[in-house]
Amino acid sequence: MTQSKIPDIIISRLPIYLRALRHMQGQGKQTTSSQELGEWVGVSAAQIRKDLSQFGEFGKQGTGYNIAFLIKKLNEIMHIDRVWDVAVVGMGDMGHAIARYQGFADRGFRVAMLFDSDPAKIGEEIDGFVVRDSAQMVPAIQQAGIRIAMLCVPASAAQAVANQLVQAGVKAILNYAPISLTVPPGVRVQYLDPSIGLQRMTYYLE
Amino acid sequence: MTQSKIPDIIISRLPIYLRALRHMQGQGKQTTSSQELGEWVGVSAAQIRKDLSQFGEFGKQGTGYNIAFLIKKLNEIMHIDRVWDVAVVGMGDMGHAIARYQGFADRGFRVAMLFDSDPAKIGEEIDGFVVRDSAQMVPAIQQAGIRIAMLCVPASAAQAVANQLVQAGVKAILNYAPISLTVPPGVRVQYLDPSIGLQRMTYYLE
DNA sequence: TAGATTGTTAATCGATTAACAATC
DNA sequence: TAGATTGTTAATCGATTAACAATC
Repeated sequence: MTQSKIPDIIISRLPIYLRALRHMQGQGKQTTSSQELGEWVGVSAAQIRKDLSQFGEFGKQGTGYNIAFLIKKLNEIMHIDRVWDVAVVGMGDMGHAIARYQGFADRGFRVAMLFDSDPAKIGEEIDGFVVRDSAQMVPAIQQAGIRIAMLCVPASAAQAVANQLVQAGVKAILNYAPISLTVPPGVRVQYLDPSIGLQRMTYYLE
Repeated sequence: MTQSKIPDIIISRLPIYLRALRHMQGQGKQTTSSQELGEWVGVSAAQIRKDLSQFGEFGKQGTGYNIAFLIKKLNEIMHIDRVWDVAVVGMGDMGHAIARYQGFADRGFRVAMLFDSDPAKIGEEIDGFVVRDSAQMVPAIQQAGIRIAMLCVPASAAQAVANQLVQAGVKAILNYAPISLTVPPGVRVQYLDPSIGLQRMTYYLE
């Protein structure tokens, strides 16, 4: 066995490291250390080194990490050394904002299909893409081989749509709907419910 | 010492439990068990019981938890047995969507102020609120006593705006900008960068 | 009552940190 | 070289799970 299972919690930190590294690169820096990177992202230097060491030896004693090289390696590790097509379902305000979001382009993703079930929205053009009828969603996603979807429908519809996405072959769902989804093994969900984010902080406010 | 420090990781799960309980309540259920709730949210029954036991004894042997009662208790624990005013900064597509989002109303939050620095947006009315000039943000938030903000500005402006928010007395920031923020102790940040969410899943896709 | 389920304890498991030899 | 910083090991710390007496 050449590679034992990497803990999920380590995987979940890698995108944060990558984001920080690209920020540093944007500032013209060539090199960083586990110390500096850790301070930037709020993680101990030891943890940075431990996390990265799961995948190889990317640094040099005495000098630290070459930023461009580490970015390249992290892109490969996280499988974003390519462009993933993403389908967006639900063209309400949030779906709209996501469809027009400019931040995906240089981070490994491309919004490739938009869906809604509302006849008033079907056919609408958003950022060069025409909103398609959800009724054609499953075959369309299947045929395009899309594996990632962003779910922006109301909570009441979210589980049913998620089921369809799974049926269409989607393996990763970014869920904006305020509801826990049940999906089969092998399908991943990340949650972005803004109320949950807020409620995680109010405990600490008097 | 009557109450030792509750781990952050437990606090972070409570909103998920609450959301599931409200879902069950909406389905007309009166009672649930740690088993059932755990299955719904993807957490072990033992963990549900352990988490809740940090705050009191809310269940009954043999019958489980009264849903309405547990919801009430969780609301109190999480300090959302009130309505928190929230300021939204940055009225791009995302800020717009957030300002118009209907999901905060019954979850303890109210969007109370909107800000942007773009003259083209200042004065615009969104959902009954007029977009104010960011230049007046610090005194306005201070005077209103707002403690929670949602940050929807571009990454390049996010840290500077966060500094202003801190200066204005904000203690909790929900950050949509794709950048790690540095804030003083006592200020909390939750991150909702969609690319991070997607990148946390691509590792598992071949 | 009998069955179900809690709250809690102890055991296990996993993640983080501290420390340091290796080495650039 | 001397100073800095890595990758890794062992120790510590914390979180999760299993099990069960208590009891509704």
